[in-house]
Amino acid sequence: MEESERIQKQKELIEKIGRQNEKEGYQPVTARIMGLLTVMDKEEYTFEEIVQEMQISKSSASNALKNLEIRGVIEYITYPGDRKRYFRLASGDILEIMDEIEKSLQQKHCVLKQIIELKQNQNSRNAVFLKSVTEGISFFIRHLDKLRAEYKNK
Amino acid sequence: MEESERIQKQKELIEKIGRQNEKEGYQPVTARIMGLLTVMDKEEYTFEEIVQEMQISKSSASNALKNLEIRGVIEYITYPGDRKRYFRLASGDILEIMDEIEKSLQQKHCVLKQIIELKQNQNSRNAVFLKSVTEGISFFIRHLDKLRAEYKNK
DNA sequence: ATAATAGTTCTCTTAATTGCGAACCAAAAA
DNA sequence: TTTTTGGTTCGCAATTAAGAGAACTATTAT
Repeated sequence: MEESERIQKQKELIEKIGRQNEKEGYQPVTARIMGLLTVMDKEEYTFEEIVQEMQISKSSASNALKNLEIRGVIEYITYPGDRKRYFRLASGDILEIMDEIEKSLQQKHCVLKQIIELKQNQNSRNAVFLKSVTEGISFFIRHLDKLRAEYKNK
Repeated sequence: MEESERIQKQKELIEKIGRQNEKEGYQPVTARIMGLLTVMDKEEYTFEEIVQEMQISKSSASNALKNLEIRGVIEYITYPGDRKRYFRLASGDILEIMDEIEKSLQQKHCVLKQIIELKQNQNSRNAVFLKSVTEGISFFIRHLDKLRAEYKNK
């Protein structure tokens, strides 16, 4: 693949990742900055470079970067004798990501239990269905722990 | 628990589920209809009943219900000699839900592979990190199949 | 044939979100 | 002390999305 073609494809991926992340609740500019910091060969951008690269205002950049940092998606580092911040992707590991998944499952499990508890007829169609889903989630969570252990010593 | 208190708690749950589903990309009214059809003791609502119950316009109801049906969240049934549709929660089983999860993971996996492929330096910080995530996802998908089998004959 | 029922579609308004620009602030440099 | 650099914050403008209402359609009942 030619150099220029590769760069072109990277830019397209930024856009694609941008749209994907918008669906996960990030706003357009924020989602695309995530893409930038993920796909480009340059992996550390200063505030000003991001403003330039994305053609956005300083305020948009400021807000987007703050948001991404709070969410733990990116981080910044500084170099001695240089006041600028260098933003880059935060590299949390997979075990942390699994924790996130488990937490969100726990939450769903909890809500489902509440719904079932409030059902008048415990044998109604929905009650039965929701119970089976709840059970399935429990099963999954139990095995997630095992999976995690297995992955760790691999 | 008293009857009235139980009903009250159900209404609150609808609201809670509504907010939760909004985060998954559903719009307010749509998310709350999901809640209604999930938590209430009455588990089949006609179009008109939903309009009444939720205090929304017919157009909102129509669009929301269409959306939920397309996404496979709800379904409707009819009774002979009755032109009305009776909407209720669709009871897909847990194995289908697992399929959904797997599909979305496959998608993420695919995008990650594309990003890595386009990296100039395969040993850069991000390339290495993204490879580890990709590997983690692969690992997970492989074990999902096993899990599914295990769940099936349980 | 006409009227009523059960919903759909289209257009418009309102409300919410997004991002910009200008003013501002703190730290470092001149 | 003043200026420059590297951002942040605030208020506004533009865009986008959500939902309402009215007109419309298809099926059934009269």
